[in-house]
This record gives sequence, C-alpha cells and structure tokens, in this order.
Amino acid sequence: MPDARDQGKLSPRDREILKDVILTYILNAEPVSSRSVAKHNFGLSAATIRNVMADLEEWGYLMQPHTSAGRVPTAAAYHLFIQSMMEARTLPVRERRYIEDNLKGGATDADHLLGTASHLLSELSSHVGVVVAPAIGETVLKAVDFVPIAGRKILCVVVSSTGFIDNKVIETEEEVPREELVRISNYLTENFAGQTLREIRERLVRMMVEEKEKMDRVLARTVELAQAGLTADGAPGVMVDGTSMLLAKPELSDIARVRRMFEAFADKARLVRILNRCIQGGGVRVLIGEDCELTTDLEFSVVATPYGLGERPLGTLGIVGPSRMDYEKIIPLVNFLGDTLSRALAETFSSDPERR
Amino acid sequence: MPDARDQGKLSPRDREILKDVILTYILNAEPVSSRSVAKHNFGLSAATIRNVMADLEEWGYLMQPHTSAGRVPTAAAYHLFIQSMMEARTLPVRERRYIEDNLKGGATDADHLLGTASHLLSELSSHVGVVVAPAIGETVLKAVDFVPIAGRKILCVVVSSTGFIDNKVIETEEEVPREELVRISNYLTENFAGQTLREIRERLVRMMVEEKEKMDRVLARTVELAQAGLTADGAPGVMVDGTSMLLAKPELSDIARVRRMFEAFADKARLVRILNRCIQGGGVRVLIGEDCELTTDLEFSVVATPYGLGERPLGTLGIVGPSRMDYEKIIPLVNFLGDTLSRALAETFSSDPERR
DNA sequence: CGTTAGCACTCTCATGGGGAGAGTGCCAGC
DNA sequence: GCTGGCACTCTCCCCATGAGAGTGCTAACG
Repeated sequence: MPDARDQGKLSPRDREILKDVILTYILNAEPVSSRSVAKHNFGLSAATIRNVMADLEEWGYLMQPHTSAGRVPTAAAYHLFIQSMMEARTLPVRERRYIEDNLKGGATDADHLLGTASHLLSELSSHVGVVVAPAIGETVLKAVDFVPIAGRKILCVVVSSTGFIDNKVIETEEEVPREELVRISNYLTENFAGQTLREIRERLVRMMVEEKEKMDRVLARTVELAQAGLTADGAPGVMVDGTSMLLAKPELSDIARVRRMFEAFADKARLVRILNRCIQGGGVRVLIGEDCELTTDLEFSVVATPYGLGERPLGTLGIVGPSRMDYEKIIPLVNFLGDTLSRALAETFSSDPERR
Repeated sequence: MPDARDQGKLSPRDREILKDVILTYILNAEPVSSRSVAKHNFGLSAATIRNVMADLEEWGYLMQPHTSAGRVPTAAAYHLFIQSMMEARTLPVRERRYIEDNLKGGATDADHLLGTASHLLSELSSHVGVVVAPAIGETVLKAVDFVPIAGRKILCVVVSSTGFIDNKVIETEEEVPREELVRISNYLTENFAGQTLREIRERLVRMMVEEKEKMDRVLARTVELAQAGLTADGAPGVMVDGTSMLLAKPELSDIARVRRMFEAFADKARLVRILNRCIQGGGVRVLIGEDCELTTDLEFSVVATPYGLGERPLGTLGIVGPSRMDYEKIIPLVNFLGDTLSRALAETFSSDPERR
C-alpha cells in the first residue's frame, strides 16, 4: 500500500488538482467528477484529470463512494490541504468588529462572555460552536464574599481574576454573625487573592494540620468557611451552541445520523476530552477522522484553540462540524476568537490600579 | 356540520370505543383499525365497531389519514379523553422519591433547582421538559451584597427569598471604599427585604424625586448602586431539556419535521408565551392543537402548570411532546413536579428564624 | 512519453407498473 | 341492532426499465 504521507509523490499539478477537488467538494457536498475539475483547470482534458485522480486515490487522498461516482477527499487530503495548500482568508473587518463589540462588553461576568463566544462561533461559521470553561480549580482568586441568607445558610461568592463568578450555598455548624462574615471575607480576600483555588485548598489543608492547636475560634471558623466555599468541585462547564444549524447541511439528511450527532453532543464529558486535546501547542489545531467517534463515525472535524492568559491556558474553544467545512475561513475565525476572548478575559477587571 | 362538543351524542358504548382507539393509538402511533378495537372490545364484531367509528369521525373525534386506513384521534378526542375518560395513574412511589430526593437537595440556588426540574420532567416523561423561570422583577428580595472587584467595578449579588441568585457587574462614577459598600449592603438589605424588585425600583425612583435635595453623599451613592444593581432587566429564562429524546419517536422520522421542531424550541420568547397561557387556574392545563404553531403544525401538546408560593405564581413548568402522549401518567407527573418544586422553593431558605 | 478522444462498462436514481395487504363501506340476512 | 361477506380503495414494497453521470481502458496523436 502506498504511503499517503509521502508528499514527494505529489507533483505541483497533482496538488493543484487535489486542491480543486477539495474546494469544490467543500462547496457542493457532492462527489467531484473529473469533468468538473477539467473545466476549472485550464488546458487539461477530463481524461488526463482522471488519470491523476486515480493516482490520488491510490495515494490515499481521494475515495469513491462507489465505482463510477465522482471522488471525495479523505481525512489525509484535508490535513494536507490545511497544512500546505490552503490560503487562510483574513476575517472581514465587519466580522472582526462584530466579535469585538460583542466580546468586549466590559462589565459582565466571564461565564456570560463564554456563552457569547460560543454563540459567535456558531453564528459566524454556521457550524456548532463549543467553549470549554476553565477547570474551576485553576482559576485565580480575586475576591471572596459571604452573604448571610437564612439561619446557618450562607451564600459564598467567589470572583476569579478573569471574571468568573461562582455562587455556592453552604451551611455552617452554627450561625455566624454578619460582622464576622465581613471580617472573614476581607481576611480571605486579602490573604489568598492571586492564587488558584487549588493552591488555596492545599494551603488550607496544611494550615489545619500544622496549626490546629494554635487556631482561635475565629480562625477555625474562617478555615471552615473557606474549605466549604472555595472547594473546586464539579466538571468544567461546556457551552454548545448551534446544533440545530447542522440540520440544514446535506450530510445530515437522514435521521439516524442526526440522532448519532445529538448523542455525540450530549456526552459533554467526552466533548471536553476531545476539545482539550487541542490544548497543547498554543495555536489552532484541527482534528479530522482521528480516533474519536465524533470525527470518524460522523465524519466531523474539530477546529479548536486554547484561550487564556499568556502562557497559562484556561480552556478551549472551537468549532465542530462536517469535515467538509470552509477551513480557509474557519481557522482564522477560531484563531481570532481565541485571541479576542483571551484579551477580553484579561481586561475584564484590569482597570484595577494594582491591588491584587 | 355536527358539533364535536355535543357529548350528549356519545353513548357509553361510543365512549368506550373512542377510549380504546385513543389508548391504542397512544401506544402504537399507528392508525387504529376496527378489527383491533373489536379484539379488545368484548363481544362486538369489527363491522359494528366500524359503524361506531364512522359516527365518531362524523362527530369530529376521529379522522383518517387516507380512505381505508385506520383512524386517528383528533384534538377534540384528546380533550374529551383528558376531561372525562382518563384515569390518572398515581405516580409510582419510586418516581416520587426520585423527584423529591433530587429536588429537595436543600442547599443550592434556585436556578439549579429549575434546571433539575426540567431534567426530571424530561427524564421521567421521555418528552421535552420545559421550565420558565420567574420574571426577575417579581422575585422578593432577601439580601443584597456588593463586592468590590477592581477599581470602579463592583459585583452586585441579589438573593431572592425563593433562592434565586443574580449576579451583576456594575461600574460606579467613582471608587467606593470597601467599608462603605458593606454599610450600603446592610442598609439595603434591612430596608428593602421582603419587597419585589419591581416595588423596590419604584420606591427608589420616588425617593430620588421627592428627597433629592435632602440626600447626603452616602445616601445618593446608595441609591445609585441600588438602581444599577436591582434593576430587573432581561427576559425570563427558560430551561428546555430532552429535545433529543423526541428524535426517537416515530412521528419525527422525517427531517423536515425535526427541523421545524428545533426551530419551534429555539424561539424561547414564544415558548414562554405558550407556557404562560397555563398560568391561570392553578392546576395542570393541557393545550392541544390550539392556535399556536407548536401544537397545530407539529401536532404537539403542552401539559403545564404554574409553580410558586401559595397564591402567587412564580413561573410555569411542563412537558411538550407529540399529542400522542401518555396523559394518564404525564398529567400526574407535571402536577407532582409543580407541587414539589413549589415546596422546595418555599423551603429553600425557610430555616430563617423570621427575619424577612 | 504525456495527452487526448472515444467507447464500453458500471452504478445510481427516478419512474412506473404490478401485486399483496390492510382496512373500509355497504348491503343483505339474521 | 348486529354481523358476515364482498367489492373497493389506498398504501407500500418490489422489480424492471431506462436515462444519466462518471469511470477505466485503449488506441491514436503530437
């Protein structure tokens, strides 16, 4: 079997033809015939194209749904296309502005931003937009606050430095006076801001072990509240937007596929796992027909990129849709959205005149 | 044309037969033949049943998809069935327990409860569960709190007496010291708790007009913050769960319908409007084939009931699915869930030793 | 030797004509 | 008033047929 990766085999003309096949397939969702390529490709007859296409099939870049149908690109073809034949179109100014206007709203919480981001992804790509929220343990504390609500019930509000707000109702052993709650909030905010919730939790455990006997009642209560309120539990949230958009695509014209698609999107945990594969490397990554059921069984692709602050990735965001998608537009789109969201998160609470 | 509502026309035997048709149709989703009714219905031949069914069709209770197919119940038939022939099954103890265990979780916020409720509705009915959250202006204030986060940005946390928690980031004219925020929080909580946000807003407006000149700087700032933080904006939220369940139903075996269904569920505003029709009267209400596109075009039904505290309804909850649904189970289910959710909301912060 | 025109072959898809099956409506008889 | 019988109707499945699209191969051409 010939090696699909051996690009040495591809002459410039082969590449030209392969590219044309891919582009027309992306456009029409129908197997591409030699005749239609011949029409685009100056000066070569259909017969010649046929020979080349037969070769390309042998190399593993094309395949036929059945004998004597046109040809369809394989995952290998898409990979090659993205890697070395595609010309990424820069996003139209209108769309950049649209994204920035929606994402830089400024005074809102970060969860809201993520929701907007996933909606934007879907709206501008006509595919499904997915955003994986940061693992809560990795967010950096900005402020804590305890609000007494009823009897021993207390609302704990955690604000992260990137603008995520987490509410949790906790129940204490005994009623805590309002003034003490204020003192505890202040104490925790002043002493723990700037660290991740995970670090804080570890520090609290250490405190409890090492200084147990030294703690007075107030400190003990502080630790109790912090333990309850700052514990990072629960799976990272994931926002999926635009599943119904895919219903309009021709590849989803039979019910069985539609059903499998919804099942695939229903399994959030798996979705997160797939998206998070793209977290290494920094830039936009594309998964096509690799390992996961989503891409092989449904012939879907995932275009995703991490977002976050500088080096530290917080979460992942991307687009999921039929492999036949307009990568030349979608890759820049995902890229730009990742950058813009990262910037928006960084700026959310940045008017802070250095207090930390 | 004969009047479908004239129940005088229906002899006990007619009713028996109609009921049998409805029940078998609910079970099989296929037009019901006279032969199959004859098999269930002791001692009458198919021919006799046919005569009766022809009458029932004339009265408007049955219809044929085409000549010489079996018969299918009409909206009128379902209404009659629900109103006077159905025997509501009491919910199995297992399911009651399951609902109560999930809904009485106790220490969580109310939004979370609503989400759970819609999921339970969907899970236990195998249809779509819908919960309309209370209009935010109608929620009763329990506590307000302001958390300084960065510069002039302040997080406003509003806790309602039924356990809803609302976060809003606001930006003030100038930086407000932390201690003052605490005083303002206390002041507002003590003076405004027990009123709805709408009432509070009106009172604030009055204060601003009447006492403008008398206000000192602190009070002015208090009003400013309250105005910004307690404003009830945004449409009421609606939680929809289990749309993908319907894909398995035989009535949704063609794509066009699936698409229309998703469009119908995407229009949240309309969904809220439809659900809220059921708010009057108190008990469970059923909409079948009336006015709205959802029920006529898609042949769906809506079974819904208000939830809330005693007399004051807060929101609506219910089930949406093909008219051919198991009303004998679903109506008690919606009923029980409405009661349980209402109770859960009432109890959420009830350990409060009367502070209001 | 690469390119091309021509042609036979293959496969899909739309069309239409049975024929079986299910169900009805009606009528005559009990 | 009920029922058995029978003709009629409509759907649905199956199959054959034919058009159309596209390929693979081969022979000829520059």
